[in-house]
Amino acid sequence: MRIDDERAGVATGPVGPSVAAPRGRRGRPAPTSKDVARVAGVSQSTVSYVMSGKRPISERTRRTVLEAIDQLTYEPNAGARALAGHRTNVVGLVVPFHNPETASGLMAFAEEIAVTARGRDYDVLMLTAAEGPAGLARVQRRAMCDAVIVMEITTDDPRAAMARELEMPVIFIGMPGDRAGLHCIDFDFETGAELLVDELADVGCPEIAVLGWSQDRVGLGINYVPRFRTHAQARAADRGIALRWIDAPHTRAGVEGFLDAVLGPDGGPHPGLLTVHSPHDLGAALQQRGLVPGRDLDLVSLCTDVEAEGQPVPPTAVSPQPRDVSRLAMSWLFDLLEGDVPAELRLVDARLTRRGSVRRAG
Amino acid sequence: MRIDDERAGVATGPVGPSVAAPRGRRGRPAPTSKDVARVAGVSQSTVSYVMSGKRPISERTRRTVLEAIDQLTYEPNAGARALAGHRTNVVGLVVPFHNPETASGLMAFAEEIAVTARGRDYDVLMLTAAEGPAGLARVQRRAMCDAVIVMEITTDDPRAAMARELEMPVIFIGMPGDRAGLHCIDFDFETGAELLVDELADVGCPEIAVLGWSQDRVGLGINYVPRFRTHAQARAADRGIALRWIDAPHTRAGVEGFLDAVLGPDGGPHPGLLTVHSPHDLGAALQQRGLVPGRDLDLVSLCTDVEAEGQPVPPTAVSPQPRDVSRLAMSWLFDLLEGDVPAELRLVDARLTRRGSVRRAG
DNA sequence: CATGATCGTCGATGCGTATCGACGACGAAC
DNA sequence: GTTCGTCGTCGATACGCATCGACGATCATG
Repeated sequence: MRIDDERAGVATGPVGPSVAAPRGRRGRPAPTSKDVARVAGVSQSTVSYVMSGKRPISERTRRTVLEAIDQLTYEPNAGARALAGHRTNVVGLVVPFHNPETASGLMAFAEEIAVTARGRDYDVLMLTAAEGPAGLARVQRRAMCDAVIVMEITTDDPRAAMARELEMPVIFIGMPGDRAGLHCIDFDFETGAELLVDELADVGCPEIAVLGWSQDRVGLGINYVPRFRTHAQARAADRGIALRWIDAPHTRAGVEGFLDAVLGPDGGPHPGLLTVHSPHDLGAALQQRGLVPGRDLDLVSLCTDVEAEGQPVPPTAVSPQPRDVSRLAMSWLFDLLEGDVPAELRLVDARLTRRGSVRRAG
Repeated sequence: MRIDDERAGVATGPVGPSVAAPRGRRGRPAPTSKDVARVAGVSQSTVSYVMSGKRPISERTRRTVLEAIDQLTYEPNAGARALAGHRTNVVGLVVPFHNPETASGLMAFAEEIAVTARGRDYDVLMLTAAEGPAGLARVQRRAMCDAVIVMEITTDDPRAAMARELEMPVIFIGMPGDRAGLHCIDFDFETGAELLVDELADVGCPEIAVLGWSQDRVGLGINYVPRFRTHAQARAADRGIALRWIDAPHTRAGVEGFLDAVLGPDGGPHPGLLTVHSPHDLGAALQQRGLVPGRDLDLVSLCTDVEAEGQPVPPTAVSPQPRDVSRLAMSWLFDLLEGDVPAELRLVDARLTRRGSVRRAG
């Protein structure tokens, strides 16, 4: 009663408690579940049960409470909820900020994760890879999130051991050498490598030249680098064709060096080209030499569909599907939050999309 | 006593409470400040005061407590801290996920913000621009962060009105049309435009051709787009030279169209070129036409130093300084968290770096 | 009409920390 | 040897929510 009167005394703006905000600069504090209970004429616990649905509530009470929530634009306090409920509704995302090359790929991952999270009323805490394993321990001990997603796993990743110790679900995008006890999800780079090699082998390329990753990147020990390479080489051997692998940055200078090294004499046959990034600079360098993929030589690439279709000559390619991988990671994560799911490796299927950069019969 | 005995009974691993974890899968719950107090032989409040320094503590007690903290690897529970202390030690970052073009720039912003935040024991909550103004209201009411940084502000940004209502500090990177009452920080695109135009005018270019932003981007209403353009045009007018502005994507097709439109006849004088992104594809297109910036024509660019130096012919450029802007934003943000600071606009100085893509005398 | 059983709601308690008031110890001033 | 002030510490409380046990009401069953 008294409080309702005070409430009425607040002349402007939406209804809300009228006591001064503790640290507010110009407003009233956010309404609490107690405020909602008062407005709805029920107890605070009833408000809580309406929101969680963990006990039966009559339709009439339910509606009254929901109306009060709506009227006050009530939102539960995150800290209090975490403290009492032992869950934060936050997932941590460890972002590898080094290497600006893959920035656009990372953004695709991050966006998909953020959007999927919001779809289930989760938020995303952005952690940097620079904190290493200690960062994982920290968010756990501080109870800042319910689960973590870690990207850009190296073969000998120190975070693997930490992940095994943690009491919260951890999902690795990528995989370390020893993945026992870990939940890993990754793109099927093995099959991707085979599809790309096959595509070139099928049209009779006598030789394949691969423009691989830059030395920096190889040095980081990212797991999929050797995985892709090993399988590409094995498949080429199976098909009985030579494969030349050259690691170089995909910059203008890098691709020129690569082409100088692998292109045959003018008029002679060229090897089939395979690039592990979008053939952006490579395409330009080829164009300058008067060579058009699909006409003068064969080119395939490991790059996203967006990247491929942005090229003057869109390459036949295998996409590492960043969005599919994130989506799958999140759906797995939510399963983990609801109950134990055995640790395993999940691979996202590799598929090849033909775009005419390879000279196929017919 | 009894509890200490239980503690001693835990045979393996670091010392910690031995009761079962509420949701733990295999471990003990994180130690609390009470545990620390018990180990140090002081009260819980003393532990709190040691950590915050808000009351004098004797050196002896201080050390005992710090040792206990260390021994238990104690970290304060974030939810409880937020609930009791009315501060979360989290800053929200609203990331504009659309447009993959600027992904690498965004990553630079985000990384700098994350690193700076961690330097003061803050974390970063990643919010998507898709939530719009409601997202800001949400994190405020849920008390999920102490302040927010919003990127990619449009001239008519609906988040401006919301920011004025919020009780927590909001920093805009960029600025809306009406910035009354808002804390805005931005790069000085106006001066940047003038520097670039001057550089071309100084070497006697009779005309300037600008490769602007893609239509998509212009349509978004990002504030710096018209700001840059207006000032470039005004400066050119002041200098008495013609300026031709063409908006097009900086793809291969886009730059070809641009060059077709603006390049003079072979052998004739070429206009000075100004690009608002790194001249990546433009450089390739020029090279193909046998034109080298700094030899056959003059080229300046609005792009980061990293982008510039990755080019075959690094362009003389003005960098929008993403890292400086983020760093400044964070330092301002921390000031705001400690006390009121008047709303204003802060501009990061524009500077031109010469790299030889302009034919200067001498 | 007595007896359970189920449904819907309430009051009380705990989560882990920050903070306030209180209080003992100790030194300085008288 | 009192008295006052400061320093260092403690106990108690509040923060906002989730959850547990209890309890009155309603309804079907015997």
